[in-house]
Amino acid sequence: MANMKKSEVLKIVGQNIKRIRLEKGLTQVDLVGKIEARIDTTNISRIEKGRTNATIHTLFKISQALEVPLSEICDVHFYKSE
Amino acid sequence: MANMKKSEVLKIVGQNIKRIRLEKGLTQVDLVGKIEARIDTTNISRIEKGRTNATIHTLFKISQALEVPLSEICDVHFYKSE
DNA sequence: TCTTGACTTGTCAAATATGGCAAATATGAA
DNA sequence: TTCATATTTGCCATATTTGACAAGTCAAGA
Repeated sequence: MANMKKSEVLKIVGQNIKRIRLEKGLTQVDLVGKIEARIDTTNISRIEKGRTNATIHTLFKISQALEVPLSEICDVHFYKSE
Repeated sequence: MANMKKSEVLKIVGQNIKRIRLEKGLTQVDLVGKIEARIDTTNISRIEKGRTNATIHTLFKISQALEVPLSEICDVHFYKSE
């Protein structure tokens, strides 16, 4: 997909996080409770909604709390130039 | 890996990018030339060296230019809590 | 209705990513 | 060495993420 908009990428990543979180039966509060570093539900919510362009380290912390590889959160399907 | 430091994650992501870029026979200048949005080698260098905690959208743009899935760039092996 | 829990949104300050340019530092070839 | 190319680094200004807290929304029950 040649021109995937920024907002689309962020939305897909956010949906991935939310989907995995729900599959694990976790609330946002549960999730932040599992993260060692400080993060609160404000940011989880913004990331899940695709309103924020999170840094890789923040996503990594989330992936650790969800016990999945970072690459699973970053599974954005359309990467080809055409 | 319980406590992977921020700097380690950034380094691995940066190494992934550099490795893929070299496999494709691209210089940093080639790479930025393939990116539609504005990016210059300053940032590529900083990201490849792990000196900057890039946002997911920046990494996505790089993955598009490299013609690999974002998840390949984000392949950080240690994700388990233990 | 009222309450509770889960999530969203607004605002703020501090930290930092980004883009841009210039200079410094490799690296390799002639 | 000299030259050219590639990469790294420093600095600056701007934009945005992040963390924090408060307030608002929403749904499900009692």
